[in-house]
Amino acid sequence: MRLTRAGEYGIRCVLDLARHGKGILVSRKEIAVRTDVPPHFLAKIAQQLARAGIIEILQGASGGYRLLSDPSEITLLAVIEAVIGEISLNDCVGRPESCDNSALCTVHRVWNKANRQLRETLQEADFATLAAEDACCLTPFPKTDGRNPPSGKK
Amino acid sequence: MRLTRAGEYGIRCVLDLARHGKGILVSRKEIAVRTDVPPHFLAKIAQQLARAGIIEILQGASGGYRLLSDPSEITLLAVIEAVIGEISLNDCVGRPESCDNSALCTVHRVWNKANRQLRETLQEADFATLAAEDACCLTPFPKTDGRNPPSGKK
DNA sequence: GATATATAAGATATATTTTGTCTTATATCG
DNA sequence: CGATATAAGACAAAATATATCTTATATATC
Ligand code: SF4
Ligand code: SF4
Repeated sequence: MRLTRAGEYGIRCVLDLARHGKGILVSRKEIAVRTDVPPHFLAKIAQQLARAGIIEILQGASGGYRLLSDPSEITLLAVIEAVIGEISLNDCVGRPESCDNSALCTVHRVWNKANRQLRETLQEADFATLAAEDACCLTPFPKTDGRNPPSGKK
Repeated sequence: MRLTRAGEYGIRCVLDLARHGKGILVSRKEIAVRTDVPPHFLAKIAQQLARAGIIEILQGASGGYRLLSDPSEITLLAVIEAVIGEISLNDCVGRPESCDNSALCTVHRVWNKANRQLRETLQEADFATLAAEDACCLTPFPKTDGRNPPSGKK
């Protein structure tokens, strides 16, 4: 009952991008170093974020990732579920047919409620708010005027 | 982000015992069949429930398990955590020292809140209530007058 | 006490998931 | 074209979860 590493990494990645702002291109390597995520693992996670429409991936010599939406419109829930799939605290929450008893089961109802609550809480957290204060990155993001990516600095 | 099978099985076991009532002895085999849990796996789970003080295990020819408390005093949370350990939605919730940034991290605070909420919801569910209606067991518990265990019937 | 039965305890095996790396291909810049 | 960065997916390693098996111990009954 724990977020996977991949999920955590996905959050770090989006948070790093959110600090730069919507549309600002940041190289994978730069993100990987700053958030302490293995670069190739980040690549895989980024692809899931891209498929979910959260980021855009640019290939080529000066490629990288960038946010497609304003950080205020991206929720923690969206990022997590883009990476690890829809949250389901018990098997029978996501797949009621996996247990013959789910229609009658009182425990099942508790799980449904808990699951709904959890997803709501994660949905209330947007990345503009999360990025506003010091947060998440192991190596703190260097202060800039917020408009220019600290491009050269790898 | 999902309850383990062992956790689910633990719940089923306690629910089955709760239907019989506090102090009523039920054999492991009987519970295993009724709840569709591999008997040896159930044994291991039961040992954890016993260590947590939820059930008592009786050895010997007519041994089995029985609840130590009234079902109304046993919460879903207690049973789950007896089996899978304290719930911690992200690594840094249970072990803040696992991430250097947890003191400042805004994401960390969201996880803490979500974790607290989840545990509260699971704590509000007691087994007297859960067992009151049809629930959880794959093979419905046979109706009796509630005082005598359906002993012979294996 | 002997025997049968049921669980204890822990070793072991299997399966699944997670995590991370590596290789080859492709896109872009200069 | 050559250098560089990511894409995509195969592959490998590690961790975890699930299940079973074996030997030991406790209890009831005879
Ligand atoms: S970065 Fe924040 S959310 Fe992620 S592990 Fe560290 S404290 Fe927890
Ligand atoms: S018994 Fe109830 S809680 Fe358990 S898996 Fe089935 S529906 Fe879900």
